[in-house]
Amino acid sequence: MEAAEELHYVADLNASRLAAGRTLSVGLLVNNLSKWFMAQVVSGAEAVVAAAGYDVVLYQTEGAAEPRTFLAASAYRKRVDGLVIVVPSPPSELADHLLDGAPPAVTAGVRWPGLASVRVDDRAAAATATRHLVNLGHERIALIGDDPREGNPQAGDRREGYRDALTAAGLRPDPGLDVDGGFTARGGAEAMARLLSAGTLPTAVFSMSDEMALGALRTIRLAGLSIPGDVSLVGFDDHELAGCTELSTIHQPARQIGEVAARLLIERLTAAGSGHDEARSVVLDTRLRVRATTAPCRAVRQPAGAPA
Amino acid sequence: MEAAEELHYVADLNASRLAAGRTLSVGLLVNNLSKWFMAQVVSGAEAVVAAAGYDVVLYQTEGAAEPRTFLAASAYRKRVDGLVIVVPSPPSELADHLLDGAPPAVTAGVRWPGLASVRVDDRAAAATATRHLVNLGHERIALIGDDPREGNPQAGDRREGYRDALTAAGLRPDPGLDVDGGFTARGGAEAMARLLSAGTLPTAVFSMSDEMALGALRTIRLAGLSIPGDVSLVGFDDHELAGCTELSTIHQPARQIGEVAARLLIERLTAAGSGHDEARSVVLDTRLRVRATTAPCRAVRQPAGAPA
DNA sequence: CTGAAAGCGCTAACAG
DNA sequence: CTGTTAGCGCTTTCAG
Repeated sequence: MEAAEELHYVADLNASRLAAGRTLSVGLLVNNLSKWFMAQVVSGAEAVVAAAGYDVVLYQTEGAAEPRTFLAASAYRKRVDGLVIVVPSPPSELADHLLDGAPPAVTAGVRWPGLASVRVDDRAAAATATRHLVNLGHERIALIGDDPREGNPQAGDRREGYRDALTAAGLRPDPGLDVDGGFTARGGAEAMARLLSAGTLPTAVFSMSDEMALGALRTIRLAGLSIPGDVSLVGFDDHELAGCTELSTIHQPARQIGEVAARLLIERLTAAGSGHDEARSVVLDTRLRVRATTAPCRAVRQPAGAPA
Repeated sequence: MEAAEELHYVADLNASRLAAGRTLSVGLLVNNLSKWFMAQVVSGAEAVVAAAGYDVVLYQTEGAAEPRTFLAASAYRKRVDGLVIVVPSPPSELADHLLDGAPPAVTAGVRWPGLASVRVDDRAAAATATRHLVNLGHERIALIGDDPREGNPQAGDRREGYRDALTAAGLRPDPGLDVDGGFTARGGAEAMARLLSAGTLPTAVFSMSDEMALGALRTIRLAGLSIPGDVSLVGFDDHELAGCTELSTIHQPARQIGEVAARLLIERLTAAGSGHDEARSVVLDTRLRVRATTAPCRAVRQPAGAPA
C-alpha cells in the first residue's frame, strides 16, 4: 500500500471495467452545446455525475436524425452504464432501441416516450407567457418557434400552450404569425424580419427561447420600431443575458434540470437490483418574469376617445 | 459476420481498450460549461474528436485549485489518450504532473507552460479594444476583469494589453478603475456598480468578456446613464447575443479554437511514433467589431468653444 | 477472514 | 495471408 502510494499507482480503469462489467460512466447525449439551455443542463448533470464518482462521456448529436442513428448504433451500450438525454426527438421508433437491454436513460428538459424525464410544463408555461400578452390587450400575437415538421415535442408543447391562451381569450391563432426561428439568435432575427415584411404587424411576440427573442429584438429595433412601445416581446428560458437586456421571459431552472436528471439516473444505477426500478418523472416549476419588453397594447392603451 | 449483424453484436470497448492499451478517447478539461466561451470551445472540440472516432470524456473543474488536483490525481491518465484543456491556470507546479509520462495535451483558448496551445493574442486584442476607446478621446477608461491574484494568464494578458494602450497614449492606468467582474454577467454588473459609486466616473469601460460587459451595461442603464452617451463600453468575445445588443466588442473564434485544438491533439495521437511530435501552437485572429456602445468622449466631442 | 486462480472479451503476435 | 494462443490488469469466486 505504501509502495503503491509512492509509485503513484492508479488502477487501470479499463481492466476494472472489463472485469466488473460496469463502466462507471454515464453518457450525456446532447443536441448542441452552443445552445444555452443545453450547456446549462450538461453543466448541472456533469457536476452531479462526477460527484457520484462516474465519468461523463459526451455525445453531441446535431440534427434531427442523429439521435436515432446514435441509439441504433448501440455502440454506446457497452461504454456507459446509463444515459442522460438532452436531445429533443420525435416520438417514434425509439422505444425499440431503448427498451431491449439498453442501459437506463433519463431525459432532461425533453420528453421521450417511455423514459423518465425531468422537465418543466412547457405547455402551461407557454400559455402563461401568452396570457401575459393577452392580458396587456394584445390581439395580434406572433409566435417564434421551430418548424413543426421537425417534430420537436417541446416546441410542440409550447405551441399548444400559446394556442391554448389565445383560444381561451377568444382569439384565433393565425398561421401567418407562426414562424420558424430555429432556436438560434440569428434564426430569431430572421423570423422577425419575415414577420415585419409580411403585412399586418403583430403587436406582440412570444418567442420559444430567449436567444431567438434577442435576435428578434435586434430586428425590431433595426426596423426603427420601439420595444415595448410598438411591439411587446416575451421569451422563454431566463437566460442570464436576457436579464441584462430587461427581456420579459419565462424562467426555467435549466441547470437544476440537469442536476435532478443526473441524480435520478445515478439513483437508478446504484439501486440496481434493489427493487424499485420505476421510471420516476419530475416536473420543475417555471415563473413568468415581467421585465421591460412587455407593455399594454397601444390600441388598448388609448381606447377612451378613439372611435373604436 | 452475418450472424454478428443479426445479433446486433457490438464489440466491448473496454475489453478492446484493455487489450490494445489505448482508450480511443480524449478528455476535455473545462472550467465551467455555463460560460459561453467554454461551451463554444467544447462544442467545437467535441465535433472534431467524435469525427475522428474518439470518445469524449468531460471533466468540469470549477475553481482555481481543482485543475491541479485533477492532474495530480492522475486517474485520468489511464482513461484517456490525450487531453484538451480549456481551464485557465496559474503557471506553476503543473509541468511536473503533465510532463512525466502523461498523455499529450493541447490547451484551447488558454496558455499553459510547456503545452501546445490554440488561442488568440489576448494582449494585442485587449490593446486594440482599449485603443479604440482612446481614439474616441476617452481618458478615464475602466477595466472590468478578474482578480489578478487568481493568476489567470489570459486575464493577465488582457490587462497588459489594456495598459499597453493606455501607456502608449500617455495615460496612466488607474488601479481604482481596475475592478473584478469574475467573468460572469452578475459579476460584471456588480463591478460596474462599484465603479459608479466610487467617485469620478469613467467615461469608457473595457470588459474582458461580453458577459461581464452586458452585466455592466445593465447597471449603467439602471443608473440612468446612457450608452454610449455617458459611458462607452467594449467587450471581448463577440458572443452571439452581444451582437443582438449592439455591443462593440473584440471578436474571437471560440468554436474554431476548440476545433483546431482537437485537430492538433488527434494528429499527435495518430502520428504516435511517426516522428514529428513537436508541440505546435496556433494563434488565431481577432477583430474589433465596432457597434453601438462606443462613441466619442463628450469632453472631446465639444472642444471648439469650450474653455479647454 | 485471507490468499490463490479463473476468467472478463478483446488485440497482437505468433505459427501454420 | 489466415487461424490460433497468450496475455492486457483487474474482479470475483472459491478453496485454505
